[in-house]
Amino acid sequence: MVDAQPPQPAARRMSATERREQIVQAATAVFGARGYGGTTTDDIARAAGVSQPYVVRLFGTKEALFLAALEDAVEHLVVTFRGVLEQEAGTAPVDVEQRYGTLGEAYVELLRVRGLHLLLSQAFLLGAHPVIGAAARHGFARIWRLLRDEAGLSGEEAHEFLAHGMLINTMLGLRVTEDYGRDDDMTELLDTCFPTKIHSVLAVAPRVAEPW
Amino acid sequence: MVDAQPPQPAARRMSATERREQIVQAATAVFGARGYGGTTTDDIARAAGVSQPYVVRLFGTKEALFLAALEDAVEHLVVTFRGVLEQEAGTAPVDVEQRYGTLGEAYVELLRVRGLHLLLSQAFLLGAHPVIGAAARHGFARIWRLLRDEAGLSGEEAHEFLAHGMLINTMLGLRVTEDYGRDDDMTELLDTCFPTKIHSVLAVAPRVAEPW
DNA sequence: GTCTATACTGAGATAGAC
DNA sequence: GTCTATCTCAGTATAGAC
Repeated sequence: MVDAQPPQPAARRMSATERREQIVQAATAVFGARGYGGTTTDDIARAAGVSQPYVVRLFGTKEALFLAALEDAVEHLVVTFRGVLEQEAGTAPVDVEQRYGTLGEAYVELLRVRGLHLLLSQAFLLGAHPVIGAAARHGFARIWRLLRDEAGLSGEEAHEFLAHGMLINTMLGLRVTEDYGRDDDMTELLDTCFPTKIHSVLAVAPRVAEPW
Repeated sequence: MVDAQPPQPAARRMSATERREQIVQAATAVFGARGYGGTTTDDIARAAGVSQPYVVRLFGTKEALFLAALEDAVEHLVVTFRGVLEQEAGTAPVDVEQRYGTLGEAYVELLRVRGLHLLLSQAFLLGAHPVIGAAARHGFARIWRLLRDEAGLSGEEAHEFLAHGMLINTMLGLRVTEDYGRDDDMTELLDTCFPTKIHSVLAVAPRVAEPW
């Protein structure tokens, strides 16, 4: 019998804020992949490289941690979209159709933030939860308003935009990216969903350390 | 102090098949509302009016029960869509655009099956799960093929159809239906999502016995 | 066909040391 | 700022009676 595990290489001491960010990132990835109920504070602790009691210590409860991750994801999305809009405001005038496209690209680029899309979708399915549900509706409403008021999309356009976004999230959640090139149906579907960006999507397709 | 609970009105004895169906229905509603990890076999047992050990007895494991509910939901959807297609095949010829609309209406009608849409969405987010993930991809592929091969939609059309379906599911998951008429943004969004069917949607909007 | 009692495990949270 | 040890309850699953 060998000793269980040599003490981890003593993860560097950080400021509480740094750690919080790190843990929120881990939480986003894991909650996104397994859902709220399917995720353990210990899973997240591991993914962040800290002890389980410590993540509870920093956030109080698992629920509070989820809310923090949700807030963070929505904020990240909003900031990114605003960045796109401001940048366009600076250059030559663009029509709405074009802006719609740029926002879509930004949405795909956000795949680099591990778990962001899936965390949002997970939250959006939890509307019946007394606390998370309210936060999720609020976050969704922020996005809807951003599209309407700041991006200047019509109701119809915003509706279309969201619909495609939700289908993208579904593809990600299903992990059909793993079937690309192997299953003909799913390959076709992915090509239709991401006519131009398919390869960059595949490159950053979500993946989280296993063990269920 | 009164006695805890008078023995339930001795729920009638049923055939195993009847019970299975009843439990699958309950499972669909509860899993749909709380997700796989957030649902207890006991929640389902209660919703079905039987004891917790009995649902385990009938299905073996919680996972098996989820798979049964998923199977059932996909089957239900497929059968319903086929019904629509066959019915149209019998009458005057219809163009694809019209069929697209009929399928959409059928999808909304399926709201009467409590939890069906949400159970599917929950499953679709669990692609990383070794067992459920595979089943979810398989179910989704069935639907995609149905739209392409049996309904005769083009890749683009099927893509659009699914996108709108996923947004509908998101609205249901968020329970924004509860905000209809109270929150202006959400009211507008719902009106855009369900231009004609909004009231029938509200009438059968998902709702499951609370306690989280 | 269905229940009660219960064994067992996993996971959120707390106490307190370093 | 971060860990180890641990309490405690909830939840799946089993045994066995009716």
